[in-house]
Amino acid sequence: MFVSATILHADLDAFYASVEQRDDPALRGRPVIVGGGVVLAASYEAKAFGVRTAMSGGQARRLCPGAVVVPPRMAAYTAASRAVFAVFRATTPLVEGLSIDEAFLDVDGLRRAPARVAAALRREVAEEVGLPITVGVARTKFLAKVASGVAKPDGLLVVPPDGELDFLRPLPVRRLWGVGPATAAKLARYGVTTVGGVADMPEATLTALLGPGAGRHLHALARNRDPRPVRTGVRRRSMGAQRALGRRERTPGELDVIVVGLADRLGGRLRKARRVCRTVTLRLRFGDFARATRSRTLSQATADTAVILTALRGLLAAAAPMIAERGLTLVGVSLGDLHDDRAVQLALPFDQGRAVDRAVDGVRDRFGSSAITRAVLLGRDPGVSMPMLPD
DNA sequence: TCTGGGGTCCTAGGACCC
DNA sequence: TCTGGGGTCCTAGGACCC
Repeated sequence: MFVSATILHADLDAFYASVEQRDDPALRGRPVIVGGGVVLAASYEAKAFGVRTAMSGGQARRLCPGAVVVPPRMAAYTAASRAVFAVFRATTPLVEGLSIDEAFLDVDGLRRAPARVAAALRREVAEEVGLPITVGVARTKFLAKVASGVAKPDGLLVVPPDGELDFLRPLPVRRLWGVGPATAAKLARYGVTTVGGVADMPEATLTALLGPGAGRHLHALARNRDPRPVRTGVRRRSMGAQRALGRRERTPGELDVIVVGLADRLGGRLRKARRVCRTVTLRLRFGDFARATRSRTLSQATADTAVILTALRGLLAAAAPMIAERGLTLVGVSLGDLHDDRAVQLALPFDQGRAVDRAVDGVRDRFGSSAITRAVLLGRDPGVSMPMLPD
């Protein structure tokens, strides 16, 4: 089936660093690094010296001694992001945000040449928000994203429908969405380094190598099959916070204080977002960089800091021997299985399976397919718990 | 490259239920 | 009573992305 769609992938260039250069003219044209301990963002002037995101601050300064290092101003980046997304939404209502600085836009219904829409979008972001942005244009999400990556910085690239395979096949496998260092190494052992090489592998070989999910996904992308539509209204599925501890030993008391702080922060964010969580996860990283997670699913979703903290303390106590033995360097908390806090409980007789099905269908009809997050039988208790969105 | 902080999705085994 | 198949949930880990 031929799917007609024109998708833009809009991606702000060196986002945090560009905001800093916009707000302080003295930084323009100079190498700028955001974040001291670790590089959160580097301007293109700094990237020219080899500075990269996630690099340690010390190494970045060695590579580029002339760089100006500035502390992050998250509030400024959040405000800039909101302004940019407002420009996106003025272009089309079909906007799917991927992160603070990038989004897909479906501009198929606009009846204007996509290249002109993309050029106008870049101009408006520059004029109204004062930031450079790169836009990739293609028939599918994947091609649009690859196109923006190739066109960076401050660029625009259109992949015409009749030039897709020529564009795609010579690209290195790392350009495929979902191929990181581990997958690239596995493919290299088969002598496969390009997207075309992946496309020429039988799907069965790929799934045997990478598992059914990743195998099918890569096979489809490499053969230029990407039917995923631009989706609006995607909600976050988890919320987390973490803190690096460095090498210094922490007493159990100090560790508890840190965990209390993380739980408090997350509880506040959860309530502000009007969400509740059901799974609490403790993340640990040790001296040898090994990681471990310990999680606990609650019987009832909550946004109560005290409940979250109790679960965390239980997980922490269970992990205490591991921590004592290996030395903790990072502790994190993740709250998952998020629901809307207005979810209600609907009680139905225990043996009325069909009634439950009908009730679920009814709610989906009225509120959309995402309204029902979970429907469970409550053990011997004659009832059904069915969180849903009332309006 | 010696390491942040925020996320997403997939896999696999065991428990449990019908 | 035994056996099997199918499904969901929970937990832990892994890979990947910005």
